[in-house]
Amino acid sequence: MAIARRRVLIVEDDHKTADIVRLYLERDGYSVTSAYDGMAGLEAARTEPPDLVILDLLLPRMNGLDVCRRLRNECEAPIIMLTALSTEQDKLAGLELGADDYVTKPFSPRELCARVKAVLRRTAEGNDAPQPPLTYRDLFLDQERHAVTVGGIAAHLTPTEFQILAVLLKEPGRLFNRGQLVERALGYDYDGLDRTVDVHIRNLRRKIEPDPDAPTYIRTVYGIGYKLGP
Amino acid sequence: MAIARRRVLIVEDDHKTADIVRLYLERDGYSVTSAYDGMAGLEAARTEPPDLVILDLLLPRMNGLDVCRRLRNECEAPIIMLTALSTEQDKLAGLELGADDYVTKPFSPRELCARVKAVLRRTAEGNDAPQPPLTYRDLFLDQERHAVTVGGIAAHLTPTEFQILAVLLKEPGRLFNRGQLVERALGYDYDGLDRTVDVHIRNLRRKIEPDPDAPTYIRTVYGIGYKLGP
DNA sequence: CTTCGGGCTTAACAGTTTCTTAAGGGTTCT
DNA sequence: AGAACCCTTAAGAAACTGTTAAGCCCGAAG
Repeated sequence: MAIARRRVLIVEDDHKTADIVRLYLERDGYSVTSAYDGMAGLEAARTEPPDLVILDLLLPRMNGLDVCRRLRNECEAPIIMLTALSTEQDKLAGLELGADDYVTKPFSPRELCARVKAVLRRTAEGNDAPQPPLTYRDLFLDQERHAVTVGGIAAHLTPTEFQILAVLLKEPGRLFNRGQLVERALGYDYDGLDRTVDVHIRNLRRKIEPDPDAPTYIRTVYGIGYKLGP
Repeated sequence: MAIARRRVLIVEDDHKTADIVRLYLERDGYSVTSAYDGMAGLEAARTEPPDLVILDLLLPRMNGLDVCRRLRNECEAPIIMLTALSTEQDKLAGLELGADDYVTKPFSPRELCARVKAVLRRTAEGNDAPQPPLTYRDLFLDQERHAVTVGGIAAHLTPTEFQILAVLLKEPGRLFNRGQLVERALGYDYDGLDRTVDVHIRNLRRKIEPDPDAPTYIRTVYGIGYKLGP
């Protein structure tokens, strides 16, 4: 699994429209949540922070612009406005509130998908801060180069192993239970067993521990999970 | 030593739009000056030479195209045209006068920021001292001549192959996923499949790898993307 | 105007790597 | 000792890449 699927939240009172959009987005590999009024939209954004929000302007129970404003305060996700209104006024109002793009109805689902993709790419590119390599004792992990060495010797890790090690390495000594590891390394929408982590840990140990039977880097904490170091 | 902040000049008669743009650009770390008509724009460009100009086409006191023409004569700064007009005609007129990019209203501020960034990146490369050729081991790539040699032997690359290789060569060892490669080599508004990169990589390997079946220059990182060298 | 050719994109398939699952055996805790 | 938990293994499932070839677009040539 390369990268966790992006989560898109649709806030749109017309179920039919919402369903069509969902269909297209899911076909493009996104994980989609729908909300059918403004309040529900905010609610959903809180419980499951999305990577992007598609927001209808005309909503029951709370105006789209208000939702937009509050979303802006509460989460980082970019917003694509969706509406039948199409005057310059409305567009400006939306953009001013921080919408990242604006699509007027009727729209083509494919166009919307294209915009979703474009917006996500733009915002992803924004945070290209150089990530410093992580180290712990003899362990060295460079996220930018996707390279791991143990005492100077390169180790070939699979994507999942790499992710898990990175998570542990970011907070040496911190204890993670399996759920936390799964969520951070495999993505929030992973739907497998926690126990899978065990296998990855084992494979990791085989690759980075001098003696996999007496691990010194990745410790097991009985009944809880794993941590790096003492 | 911190690099001086880039200076952006906005020439736009609608204060509201200008303010929004300023907001976003400043958040991205630019130093922003606003001018609200053509004359003022030229004035500002003279007193405080900007690194980039965002120029509305419809302006009081002097047409945007005229401003563009005169700016071109007086300073080096690249220009991004901003306008409600969107016919192919207008676009061509703008680009012919030396605009470096063209955004039609209504536009998303984030998109504009992305374009600003892209244009600055492009021109920073073009304007500065003659760009040193890129090399890695036996690879030699001259961006000005658009020439590539491997161990002294010329390789005939297509434009896309050339771009991809250049991107990789600028940061040897750094891992790029397909999206990043697409964005840097084909442009951020590309709307095709990421997997197209695979084909280009394959063609590249066929041209520059001694043994394309055991690549030594362009490495595949399973589940993520590609990188140059170890 | 038509044809030709290069280059880009897409789709499909095969081959490979990686992930997940389940089960048995070992270990730790109470 | 009993119960809960962890490790190991191996096989099937899933995901990913390499490769090929066909179609499309565009500009150049006839």
